[in-house]
Amino acid sequence: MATSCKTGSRVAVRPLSEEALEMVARRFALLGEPMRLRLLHALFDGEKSVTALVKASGGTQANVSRHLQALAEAGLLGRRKQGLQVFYSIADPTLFQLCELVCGSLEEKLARDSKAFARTG
Amino acid sequence: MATSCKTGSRVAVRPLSEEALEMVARRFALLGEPMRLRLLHALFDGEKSVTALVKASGGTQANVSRHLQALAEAGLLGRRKQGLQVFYSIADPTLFQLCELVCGSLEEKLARDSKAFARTG
DNA sequence: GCGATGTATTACTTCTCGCTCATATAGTTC
DNA sequence: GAACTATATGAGCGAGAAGTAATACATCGC
Repeated sequence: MATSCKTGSRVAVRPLSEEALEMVARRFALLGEPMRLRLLHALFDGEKSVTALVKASGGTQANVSRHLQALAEAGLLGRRKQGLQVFYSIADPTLFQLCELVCGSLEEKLARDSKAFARTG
Repeated sequence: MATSCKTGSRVAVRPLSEEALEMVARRFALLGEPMRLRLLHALFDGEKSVTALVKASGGTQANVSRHLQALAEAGLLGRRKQGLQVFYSIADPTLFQLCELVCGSLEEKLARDSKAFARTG
């Protein structure tokens, strides 16, 4: 199966197969919608039912359900059916690290930008 | 400025402001297109000119230029103009870690899926 | 200045995707 | 089984983004 992207050190990066590349892109794209991020964020402190997520996110039931399904199909969320309700939960622990990485990077960038602005203005 | 998403331990997740959430989403969305990933991947082993990236990615010059600009505006790429050519380079080191995280997660998922398939089939 | 090369930009088309409304399905209660 | 609740799904609309072709802009060598 394809080549991986071991880039830990300064070693040469393996050529990503087109297939693998699209899988990576698809995963990032899944995280690229505010509504889905809202849902994931709401799930960061534990599993929740669809109804609870509808309330937490402020979206419509149909829309929330669709997004949850997309995230679950990608393996990012787990699905547990109990009676009438369906509970979703974070299934991929890397989501926490991904959020932390991006948030950290953005904070740094904002700090740099505001500093540069103060210096320039 | 907004709340950050410290989720390292099991501590409660701060509510992300709508503004911050959209910034995070935008960053993920930038990584959610195969062509942009191709460009980033090509840049993983050092800065390259636009022409070099056009060749490496197989895209048209106009399209590559646009994507590079988008990535640079987001602070992910650096831009260095030297004579006629413009050289782009990775400006955000978290890109390596992001790639590694996602690739690793995908590999795990694929391994699980294939194992499950073998067990089921 | 002129042609040539490298990069950016504009205008346009196409297509994906998120959203919503309405409806269908599943499960509970009586 | 009927009424009710929770979730999923189908169809259609509209916004936004990617791709392309043509052109503009910048910089070099002569």
